[in-house]
Amino acid sequence: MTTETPVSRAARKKQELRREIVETAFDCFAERGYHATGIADIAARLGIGHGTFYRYFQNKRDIVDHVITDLVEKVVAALAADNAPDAVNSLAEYRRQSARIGDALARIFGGDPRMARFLLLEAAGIDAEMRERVLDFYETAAELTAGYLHHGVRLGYLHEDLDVDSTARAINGMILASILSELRDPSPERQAAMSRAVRRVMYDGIAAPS
Amino acid sequence: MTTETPVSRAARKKQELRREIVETAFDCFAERGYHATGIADIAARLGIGHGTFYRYFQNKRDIVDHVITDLVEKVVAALAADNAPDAVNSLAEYRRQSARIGDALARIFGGDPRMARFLLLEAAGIDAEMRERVLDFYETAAELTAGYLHHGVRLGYLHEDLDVDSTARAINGMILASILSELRDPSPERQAAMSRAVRRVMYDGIAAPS
Amino acid sequence: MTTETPVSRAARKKQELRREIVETAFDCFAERGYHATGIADIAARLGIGHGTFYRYFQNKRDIVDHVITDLVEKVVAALAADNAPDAVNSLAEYRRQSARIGDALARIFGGDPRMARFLLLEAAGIDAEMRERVLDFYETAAELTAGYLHHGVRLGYLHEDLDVDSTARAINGMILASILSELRDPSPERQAAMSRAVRRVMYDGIAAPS
Amino acid sequence: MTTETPVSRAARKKQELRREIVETAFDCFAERGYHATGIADIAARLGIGHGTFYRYFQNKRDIVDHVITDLVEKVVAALAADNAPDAVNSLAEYRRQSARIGDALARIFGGDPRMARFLLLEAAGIDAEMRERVLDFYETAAELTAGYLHHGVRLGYLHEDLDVDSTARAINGMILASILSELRDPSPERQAAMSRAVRRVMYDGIAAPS
DNA sequence: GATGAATGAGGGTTCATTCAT
DNA sequence: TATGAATGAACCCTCATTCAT
Repeated sequence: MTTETPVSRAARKKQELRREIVETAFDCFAERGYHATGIADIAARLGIGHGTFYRYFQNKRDIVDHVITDLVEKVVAALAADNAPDAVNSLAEYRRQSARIGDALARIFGGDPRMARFLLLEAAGIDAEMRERVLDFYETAAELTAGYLHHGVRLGYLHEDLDVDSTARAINGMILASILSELRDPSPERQAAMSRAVRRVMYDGIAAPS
Repeated sequence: MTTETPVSRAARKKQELRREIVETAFDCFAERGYHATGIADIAARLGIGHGTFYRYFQNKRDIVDHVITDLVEKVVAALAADNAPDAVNSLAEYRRQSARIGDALARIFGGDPRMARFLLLEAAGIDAEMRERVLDFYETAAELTAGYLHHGVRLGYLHEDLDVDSTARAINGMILASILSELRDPSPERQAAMSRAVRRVMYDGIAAPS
Repeated sequence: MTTETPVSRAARKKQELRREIVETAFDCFAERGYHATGIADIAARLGIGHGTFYRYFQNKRDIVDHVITDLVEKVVAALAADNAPDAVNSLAEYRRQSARIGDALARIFGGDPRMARFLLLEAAGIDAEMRERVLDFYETAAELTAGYLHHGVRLGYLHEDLDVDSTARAINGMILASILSELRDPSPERQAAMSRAVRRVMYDGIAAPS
Repeated sequence: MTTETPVSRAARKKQELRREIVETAFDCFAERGYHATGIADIAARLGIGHGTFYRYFQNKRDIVDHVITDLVEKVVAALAADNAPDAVNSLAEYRRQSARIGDALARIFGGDPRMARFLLLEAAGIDAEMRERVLDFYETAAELTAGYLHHGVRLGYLHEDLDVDSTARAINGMILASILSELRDPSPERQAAMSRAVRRVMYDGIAAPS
């Protein structure tokens, strides 16, 4: 028997449209690029007047900020789910966890190549501020990864003298390379191969056993 | 006593201006971004009429292609110099070679952060075609790196069952991360730390010795 | 024990809001100008929905007409009060009366410089129709002044061959100049000086006694 | 045998178009008002592309500033011509001079009623800055008139205790009234009557000889 | 009656490109 | 060959007005 006041219903509808605009804007930006997309394109695809757009977002620059926020949140949420750094007690468990994380990333970025294209390739070219946001994102990701490494060092299953911060960046670089490679060859085989290679390098390096 | 016909002198001058335009275009693109840069800006900075620009390049899109070509060539040239894959015969030599390559990259990208900013962050956002060119560049770089790995596998100082292609991408990802991290913190210390971390992961991985 | 039907009470409230809208519209127009003021600004300042505005006035153009009507009425009312043209019987009395009228004008326009700004400077620029209304206002004022002059001529304390109509306009021009000068320098001293100068020119002219 | 370099010819043509744009802008503003006039209207009437407009003026606000400057200059030039304040030595000469000035004003404003309409009625409503410019113009005019009065006081043909500054404003107010009255009734008779009335008030006042 | 969400006409402005000189 | 004046497509954004709730 959940009743709803007319006011809250209207508010909900407003939120819904807001979300739809963000999603449609992402669609447009991903398809034709930020600069080639007009506000009118977004509005037309949604079937709303383009003046309506401006009731929900300040201007074109505003919407792309929200699109990016959305994407970053999705990525971070997917990574954080069931993957607490301190839920791991051994190298074997860490291997399993990193495989899970790799799967999650594959699911997110593999499921919609437009995400990687826009977040990792397009966005930084929008303007200087957005470039910094993208670099911020990399920074955040590095801190996340560093958390895992730190835990491993403390528990002794990772090199005790690991430069946690720099190594985290290096590992994230490999993950980035995976995602980028997927843009060219989205086949599951290639993805599996990349994933294996990354983990192999990550844990054991490339040097042959002496 | 090398003389030059007036014709060839004029041709040389034309080539010179062409090059100057490419360089100045890069300056502008790197400073304000591709979309925020007008043809008039480039021409004004060069002190030429902006109509003249169109005598050297088809259109705005044309010039950025040449700028990218220029940058890619510079990077590839710097990497190839004195670093033939088959000049190495042992892991120790490879370590030294990869250190040299790292230094070369640091010199190129560290010397002018605009290069990394434009080639790695801005360019892919220009349009779909340019995005593919950037991905091509990554691909070429992967092939380059794969050459080194292949040689190492053949000579036995790298894991014999290495997935050369995927591993090359992974390693390049770490290099990419190095360069990106430099954009945020260009201090030599951070760069040295990143370089060390990359090579450590690359050769030995992060796992503690069992 | 005056009772009021609900109907008339509602009607009275409507009239009250109507008046408030006109006043608030004047506030906005005077502060930011007609063109820079949006209906939403007026409504927001009143704390009503901007749709409500259209239940009281046809459109934006409609409200400014009412604002002007309001202002003109205020000015005319202030001038007419206790200043009947035929209440005067001599030059001395006319001098006193014109001083009183000057004071009344000073009170109205000096009390709120926005009135002069809007009615005398802004309004005529709104559109052709409003320009004519402003000129109508000047015309009405000229007729008013002419009434006083006519009376003076008839009673003999003003030049018998006075071109009443044209002279009325000329005098009103001096008054207009007074009000405009107040916009730049609202000090009482300047106003008093202007008032004295106007009356001196008006009665005696500037020529030195021969 | 005046030859002209191609450069200077082009420069002259540019100046010419610049002037034409100012004139056409004035035409449009005077006919339909500043706010109702679009840049496209001005360009279309001139038969040029509307982008061309922006090669000559920064923006819409810029052009109206030039239009006003133009008008003010025309008025000031017409007033200053052959009417130096110190060229007068007696009241009779001053009367003749002020008649000449009146004629000059009549020629300027009477010749093109749009000038008065735009400068005196429209302009001040454009925005706060323009309003101040119009008030500046009145101020300048007051100083001009004050110069004449000052001279008359010094030579003794005007009241020795004249408040020169305030009186100048008052007189200018009468002139303003003349010009405004012309907008409603442009007949030469009315203008002549106004002119006579102004001068009569100015020199002798309205009071009957005691 | 009151509201404010939706609308789209309209206008200012930019800038890549052309072409006559 | 170099130039820069001219052009107009394109686009962002505002805001008066309507109308369903």
